[in-house]
Amino acid sequence: MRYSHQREVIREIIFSTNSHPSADWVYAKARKAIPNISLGTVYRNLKQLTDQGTIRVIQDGPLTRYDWNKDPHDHMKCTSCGRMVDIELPNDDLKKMVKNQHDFEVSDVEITLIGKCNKHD
Amino acid sequence: MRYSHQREVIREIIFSTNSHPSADWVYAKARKAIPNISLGTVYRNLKQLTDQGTIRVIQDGPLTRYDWNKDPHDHMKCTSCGRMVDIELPNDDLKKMVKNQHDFEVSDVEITLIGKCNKHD
DNA sequence: ATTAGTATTAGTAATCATTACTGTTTAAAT
DNA sequence: ATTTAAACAGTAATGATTACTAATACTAAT
Repeated sequence: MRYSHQREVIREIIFSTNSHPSADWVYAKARKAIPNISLGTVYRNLKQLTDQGTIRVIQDGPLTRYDWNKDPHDHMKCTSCGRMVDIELPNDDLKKMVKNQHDFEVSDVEITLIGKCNKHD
Repeated sequence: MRYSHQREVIREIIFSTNSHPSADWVYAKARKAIPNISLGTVYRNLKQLTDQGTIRVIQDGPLTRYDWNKDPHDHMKCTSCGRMVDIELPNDDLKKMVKNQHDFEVSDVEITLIGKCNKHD
C-alpha cells in the first residue's frame, strides 16, 4: 500500500489513545493536523488500516469504534461514565466446552462486561 | 399501554422465529399481515416492546436484531452461514474474578462466539 | 530530474438505518 | 355516543457510512 500523509496521521491518532475512538472523533482530531481532510478519507483509511490488520474494530452497541490493541482481549463498559476499558479474560475453557458440546469451532470470542467501574458505587 | 393490532402482529413475528430478526425483516413480515403498516410503526413498537421487557435487543456487529428470549444467554455466530444461535454459557466465575481483580461490578455479560457451526467444516 | 501511471484525495452526492413530525384514526373510559 | 389521548400512516429529517468524480501526489521507470 502506497504511503499517504492522511493515513499516517489517522494511524497515529488511533495509536495515541486508549479511548477506542469513533470515526467522528478521529475526524475531529485529524482536522487539527490537516484542516481540510475529508470525512470520507477518514472512513476509507480506517477501513484500510483495519483490513491490513494495523488496527481493529470494536463494536459498542450500535457504535463502531477503533482500537490499536490487536492482542486478543475483551472489554468492560461502565454504565456510569460510558468508558470502555480493555481487559484480558481467559477463554480456553469456553472454546473447548463449545467445541465438545456443540461441535462449533470457535475462532474468536468477544466478551463485553457491562457494569460499574470503581470510580462509582 | 393501550392495545394495538400493529404491536400485537409485531410481537407475534418476533416470537415466531429463532433467527434474531432485524427491524427490516420484521417490517417485511408485518406487511404481509398489514400491507400498509409503516416502518416507523415497526421501529416504535420494537422500542416499546423492548422498553417493557417483552423482547430484547441483540447487537450483531453494527446490525441491531431482536430476540424474544430474555433469559440470560449468549450467541454463536457462524462465519459461513451468518446464522446466530443461542447458547447458555456459565459466567459466575467471570463475574467474581472481575469483581475481585478489577473492582468492577458486572451487571451484564455479553459473549459472542465467532466461528463455524457443524454444518460447515 | 522528468515523466507517466495510478492510488489517494477533497468535496459532494447518495445510501442506509433510525428517529421525528403531522394530521388522521382508533382504543377505551366516561 | 362522546371524548381524549395513544397510536397510526405517511413523509421528512437525521446521523453514520459509502460511492462518485475530477484533481492531486506518491513512486517507479526513464
